[in-house]
Amino acid sequence: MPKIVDHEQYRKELLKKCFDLFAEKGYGSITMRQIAEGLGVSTGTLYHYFPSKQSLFEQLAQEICEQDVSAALAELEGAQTLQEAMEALGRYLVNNEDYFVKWTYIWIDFCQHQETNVIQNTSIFKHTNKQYQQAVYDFLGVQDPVLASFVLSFVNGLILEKLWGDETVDFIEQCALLGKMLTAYLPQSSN
Amino acid sequence: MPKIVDHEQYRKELLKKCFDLFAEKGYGSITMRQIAEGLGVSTGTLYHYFPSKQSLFEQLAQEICEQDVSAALAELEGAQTLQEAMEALGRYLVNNEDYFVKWTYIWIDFCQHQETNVIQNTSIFKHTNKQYQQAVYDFLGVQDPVLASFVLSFVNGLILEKLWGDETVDFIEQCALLGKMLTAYLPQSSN
Amino acid sequence: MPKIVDHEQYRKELLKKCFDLFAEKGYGSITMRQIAEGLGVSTGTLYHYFPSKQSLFEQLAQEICEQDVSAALAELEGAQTLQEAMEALGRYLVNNEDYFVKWTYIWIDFCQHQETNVIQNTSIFKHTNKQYQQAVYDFLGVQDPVLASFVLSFVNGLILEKLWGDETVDFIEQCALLGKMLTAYLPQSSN
Amino acid sequence: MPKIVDHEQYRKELLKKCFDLFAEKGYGSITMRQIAEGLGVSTGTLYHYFPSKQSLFEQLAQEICEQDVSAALAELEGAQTLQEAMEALGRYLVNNEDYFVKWTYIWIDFCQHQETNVIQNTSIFKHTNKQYQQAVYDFLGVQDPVLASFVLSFVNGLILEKLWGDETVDFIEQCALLGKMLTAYLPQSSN
DNA sequence: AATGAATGAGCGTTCATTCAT
DNA sequence: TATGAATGAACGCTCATTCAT
Repeated sequence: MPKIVDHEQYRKELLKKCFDLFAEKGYGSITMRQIAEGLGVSTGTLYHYFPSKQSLFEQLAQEICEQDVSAALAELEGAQTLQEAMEALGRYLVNNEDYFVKWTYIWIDFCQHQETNVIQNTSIFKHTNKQYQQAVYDFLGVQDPVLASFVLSFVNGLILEKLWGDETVDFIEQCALLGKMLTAYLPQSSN
Repeated sequence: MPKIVDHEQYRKELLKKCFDLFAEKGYGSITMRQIAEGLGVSTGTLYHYFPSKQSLFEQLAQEICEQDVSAALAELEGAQTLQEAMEALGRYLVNNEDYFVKWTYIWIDFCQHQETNVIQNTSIFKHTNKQYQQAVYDFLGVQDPVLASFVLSFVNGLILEKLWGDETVDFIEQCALLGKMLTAYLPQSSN
Repeated sequence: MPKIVDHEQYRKELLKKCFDLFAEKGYGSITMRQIAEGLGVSTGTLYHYFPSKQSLFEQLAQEICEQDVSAALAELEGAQTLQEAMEALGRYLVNNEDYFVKWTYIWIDFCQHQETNVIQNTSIFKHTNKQYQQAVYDFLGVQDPVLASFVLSFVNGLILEKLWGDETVDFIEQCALLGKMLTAYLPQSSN
Repeated sequence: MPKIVDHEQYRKELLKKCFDLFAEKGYGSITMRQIAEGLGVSTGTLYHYFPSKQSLFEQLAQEICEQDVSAALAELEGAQTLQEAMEALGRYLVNNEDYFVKWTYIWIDFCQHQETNVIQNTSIFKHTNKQYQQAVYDFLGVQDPVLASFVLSFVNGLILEKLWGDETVDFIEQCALLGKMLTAYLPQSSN
């Protein structure tokens, strides 16, 4: 089945290149023509590999999410204390600020273009959400889902501030503060 | 004598009705025709009161922000301790969840439709941002801008989770947790 | 009939102010709202005095044409020779260049907005055309309609060049040349 | 392989058909929908070949001007005297009266729809203007720019008269008169 | 597999005109 | 007489998608 291998491989190549294209203009604003042009193919070819703009995005989201989670966990492991872990998280966010802001931007933009009540039903949405949550559980080493949600919300909120153009927010400072608060709240914890 | 219409008053009435219309579909997806239809007027009349879709939104944002801030501060005052304040915040968020989610949705959507570098320059954006920040300062009764940003990010992150359709996040639980963490972190504080 | 007098008088006042308004933007581009605003009245009032945009223009054209012709003849009379008359014409055109260019602009613009086959039937059009032609006859003191058409075409052509933004055309130079050519062609003539 | 269409060739075909469409209604009055309909394509297809209405016109103007100039010079060459040349010009104008009137009509209409101060800067305008002027120089065989402007203004004025619906102007008569005047004014000239 | 020409409903916006007051 | 709110068809233009080649 050499044909299929080529097809799949080419599809993934195209997918990777799509991230920056979406990031430049957002899901809603970039046109399929522009994506095709950016990929160096025709619109016909683009539709040969992806049945619709929405499907293209969902496949991209799947791909991104998988890479994201494993990369983050790899980079963040090794911290001995919660404080250290939070500081590592801060550095990680700062180092990849552009990436996270872009991705959050694209993701929100995609959501805007779905019917509100459809979001939850979209399998891609449920799926990636779970993956991110699981990653936070792993990172914290804590089973508490409330705490996990807390951290996830906090991180998303931080990125949202940046997305809104608030330059005064400092990821490192904020994560350090979170570390102190967590340490004060969970004195026994040593991650 | 023109038709008996108080231009300003009617404009504000239309503005109020616009909130739900924007909330239903988002800034980018709703059309001026749909807004006009929802208001029960013609597109011509809509443009008689508002020079453009963007201006309509900005006027709405201004109006909403002013109501928001004063309403929130009124409802949240009276807490004796940080923990109580956070519990009040949680209840306030729950009680107005729909409203906050909608408004955050609309607001983000509007931002997506601006040129990224234009957002910060837009006076409406700067203005409302400052108003919200000041409100958080007042609420916390703390001068620490890092702490204030922390709380603001956290709240925005919570709303964002809801916007994404995550039903597992519980505002009350989350705010209570924030209260405990703040109390642990600031043991001297009694707000 | 005091009412009618007031009405007529006010109508003429409005009419006069309209020239500059049309000249600023052209017949096709200026809106009735803008005209009303420029006149300091409401659109309703504007329509009270003029049944339509086209009618407003036609009344203006009538008014302008009458003023034009008498003013021009008054200013140009007194020349002893054809050469002198042409030099006077050149100075007259230069002195009123803005006015003629504007008026030609408005007039052409109005024609564009009529159905082509309607132009000739429009009484206003026929009427003003004849008035201008008669003025040229009077000015040249020559019965030759071919010569009269020649001069009229030439003058209109000059103004058209200016309208197109050709700064290299010099009315005085051109009229002097016309004078020399006419003198050479009609050696016996002394106007 | 795409559909069998030579993009450039088809574009030029569409362009040619556009002349009559513009001529029927003028630049400002014809709509892109009407042009598309007249061409037998959808608006989408029209925009596939031309990025905007203005660009469509400018491309048409370029094309027309080039054809015009070479055709005119070819037809007018061979006259032995100025008088003959002018008579040839008269016949040429008569033979193509419809065409010149239409083209002048379209061209003026286009100018009305540009900002006045933009006209001169528009490269298409400068370019075609120069081409027409050079053609007049060649035709007259005279270096005198004043004389050249004279003839150009006169011809434009003639066409303008026709555009205004003045049926009494006779191109042949007028050009013959111009020939006589030129001959009287430049007795030594034999073209 | 790959192309790009073609579609057409729909966008934000405009404006001459009408009419209730 | 005078007002200005109200209309709605029409404008230039866009873009996800289809399909003949």
